[in-house]
Amino acid sequence: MATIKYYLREGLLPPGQATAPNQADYSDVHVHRLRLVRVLREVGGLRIDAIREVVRAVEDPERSLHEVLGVAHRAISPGGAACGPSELAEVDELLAHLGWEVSPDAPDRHELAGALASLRSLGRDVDVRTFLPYAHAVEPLAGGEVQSLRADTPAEVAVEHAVVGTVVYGAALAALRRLAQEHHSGRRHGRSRR
Amino acid sequence: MATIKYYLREGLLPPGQATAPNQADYSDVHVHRLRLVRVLREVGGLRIDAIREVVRAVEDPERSLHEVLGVAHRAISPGGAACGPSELAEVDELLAHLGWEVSPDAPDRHELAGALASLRSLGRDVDVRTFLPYAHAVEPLAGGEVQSLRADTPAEVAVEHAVVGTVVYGAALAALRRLAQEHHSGRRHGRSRR
DNA sequence: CACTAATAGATAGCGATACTCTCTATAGAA
DNA sequence: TTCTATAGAGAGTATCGCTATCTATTAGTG
Repeated sequence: MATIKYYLREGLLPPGQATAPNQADYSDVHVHRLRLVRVLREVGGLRIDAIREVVRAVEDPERSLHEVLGVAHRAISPGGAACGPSELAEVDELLAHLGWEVSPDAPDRHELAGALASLRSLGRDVDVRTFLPYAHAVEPLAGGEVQSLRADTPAEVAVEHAVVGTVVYGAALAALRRLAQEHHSGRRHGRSRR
Repeated sequence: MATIKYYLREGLLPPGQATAPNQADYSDVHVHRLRLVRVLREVGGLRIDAIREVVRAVEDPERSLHEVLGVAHRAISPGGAACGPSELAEVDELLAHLGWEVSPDAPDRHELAGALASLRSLGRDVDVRTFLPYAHAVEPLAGGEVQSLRADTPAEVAVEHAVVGTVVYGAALAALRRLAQEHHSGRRHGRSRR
């Protein structure tokens, strides 16, 4: 309840239709928006200002689906790890090899380069090509997700669909990977010490 | 610098070999550990107390590889979203269908069920089977990662390998998926408004 | 119509987290 | 000797995401 007021103040929820100085009507659009905010916060772990960016984009009818997806990606990408210019070049090389065309200011390029740099800083001699199987694994998934965004659906619906898909299926994918790891790990290293 | 002192205080780094009341020697083991902590923090986004759990597990020679992986999973899983018992049952059904055997207290079961519940709270009529392609996509990746953990390597090396792999490749996978999304999105919805 | 409980809107406060700064005593360098 | 640097410990700080309080008004109940 106090949280809802806070969200209203922060511009995550649109103000209700004011019927009196101390009364406002909230439709089911509002409660849906609240659910969206909660999902982005709890499942996606997005920060309040990132969520604000996302809902602004969702509300803006002038934005293309592609642009809104970019906003969502920017909001999700933590962008924590530093990377040298060489790693970034290697990532671009990988993307070129895959034939993936992405915006030059996509934060995920840095994210991926940061992962590469991190592995190397810990003494691992990894090539960018180590990521190839990962790229091939997610490519059809991403393709399917984008394909499911039919252009003939109402703008707001499609845009929310894109954002939610990115965030929620991302969380699901990460969880599934860890579950698969645990399954395989249990089979291999199950009861044995070391 | 001040951060290193803080990490020492928090038990993320082992104290240096004290040579005098105001002097201590730090070996390359220490700087490697520091790099590990920074990677877990920046790339993995782990919290300080979660990192402490992880390094404790890494240091403990009594832990099996499988156990340490469990600690890492517990540290990573945000565990934010709530899920009803029905979603959890559906997730278990999915895991049974896949033949994946995981610990009953694996937090990722709840994570996945939370994703499912979130989609439904936003009005989507999704079945657990929606996640099947995702499971099939990550299964070989997770298998490869676990397989790369040779049991004949020194304990500390293997254990760190497991933790770093889970965290860093997880970040890389998420970034790659978003890059793939952007690529596909650009092809389909590129310049068109809506 | 009176009275109670609730609500909008605004402001201030709180608890957790991850640092960052200061202080003191001592040690190595010039 | 003097100047700078460091270990160790404690207090202080910035940010984030709420949460509690306060005031004016108003809907609902008897």
